[in-house]
Amino acid sequence: MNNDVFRALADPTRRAILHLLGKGSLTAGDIAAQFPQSASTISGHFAVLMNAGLVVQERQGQRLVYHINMSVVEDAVAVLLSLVGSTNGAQPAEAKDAKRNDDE
Amino acid sequence: MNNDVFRALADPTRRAILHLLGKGSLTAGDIAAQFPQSASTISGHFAVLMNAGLVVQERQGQRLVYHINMSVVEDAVAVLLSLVGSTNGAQPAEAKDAKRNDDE
DNA sequence: TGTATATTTCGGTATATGGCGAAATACCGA
DNA sequence: TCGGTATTTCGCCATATACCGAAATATACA
Repeated sequence: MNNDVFRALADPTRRAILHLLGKGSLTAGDIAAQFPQSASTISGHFAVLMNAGLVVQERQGQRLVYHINMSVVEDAVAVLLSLVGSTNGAQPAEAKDAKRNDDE
Repeated sequence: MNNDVFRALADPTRRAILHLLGKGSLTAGDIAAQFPQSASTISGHFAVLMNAGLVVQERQGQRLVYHINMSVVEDAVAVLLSLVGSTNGAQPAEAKDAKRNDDE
């Protein structure tokens, strides 16, 4: 389900990986080199991203090249927009400047 | 940060809550009534959604009415789109019909 | 075939998460 | 102020997740 997609997107390292791949495909090693975690940990993140369909891997000799699968990201966007979809502006006055612990 | 937003979105129950709120604001009780989990569990989900800024609560007498905060959902959409942003179509041939364990 | 390189898989650990019921809190109406 | 309704907060437990280093696998090349 697309639940796997949202779960995959929940981790900041995985979003960072997607961000890199959004700029161009890269090998597992090149990606891993940009993060403080061990290669095995990053490999685990690849597995989650693959399982969600967010990335695709392609072997090039000794190395594995990862590519982003844009359509799946776009599907997630569509789901989010559909949440908001049915117009409901009925926010109370306080909602304008509502407490956004968000930025912590 | 917006990490809280993506984590909040990772849970299917919370997305379902947002889906309901997208159609109109509801009281905590009315929402809880639509899920199999206990009221306290659903309340926990509200706390996560609030902390992410995805919803806002307003007291109306004995009850708490929850409202969706559309702008935060839209911010998340923007982040996702920015991941894909920088055009990179360089998918290998196999990517077309790539294995999407997604739909399990 | 044997060695080096790239990457994943495995086993383990610590922490986070989602679930529950019971108790606490907030508000209403008598 | 007291009892009732609505909702959250508080332990508590089970499972999931992120992380690591070591071992296994895959490919290249001499």
